[in-house]
Amino acid sequence: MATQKPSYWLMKSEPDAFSIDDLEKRPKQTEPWNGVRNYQVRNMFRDQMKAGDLAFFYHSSCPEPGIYGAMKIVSNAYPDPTQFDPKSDYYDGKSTPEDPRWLLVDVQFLQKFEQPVLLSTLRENEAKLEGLRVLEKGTRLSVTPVKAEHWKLITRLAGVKL
DNA sequence: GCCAACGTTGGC
DNA sequence: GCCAACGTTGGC
Repeated sequence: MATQKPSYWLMKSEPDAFSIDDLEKRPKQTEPWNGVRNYQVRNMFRDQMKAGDLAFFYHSSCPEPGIYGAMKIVSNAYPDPTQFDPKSDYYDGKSTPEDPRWLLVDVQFLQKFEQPVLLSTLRENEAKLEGLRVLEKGTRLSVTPVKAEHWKLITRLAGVKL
């Protein structure tokens, strides 16, 4: 069986709603990344993301947006249960268990960076980070792919090795 | 709070 | 299938 190389990702969350500190405190430090209601991200979950991949945890809509840590994808994509829960903010009455519209993956805390890599720092390095989706104008996707060389550079900026 | 950018919805 | 209107994202 061939060992598959991990892919790398960047996943955004508003820290007021769910932060890397929240993830660290979860049982088994694991959490279903629910609430994604965007077809492009749904398709990435379904077609590209695999258990064993690694992801940056990005805090958005906060005083200092940036990458605050790293996590591991610990499941393949499966239906997001919140879409079937009428009490959930993420309820989608047009989705059925027989034909679920929205997927999620489980993520596990790896580490919080002592030195977060802020958006401003990413911008300072944009020559080397050309093509990093989160730097591109108008990219609002909550999940974006990260190239291996960009992953490496960003972890170096954070002072860690992953 | 503003607003640019983008996604989704729905009338036609 | 077009496209205007509307909603959301997210930096500032």
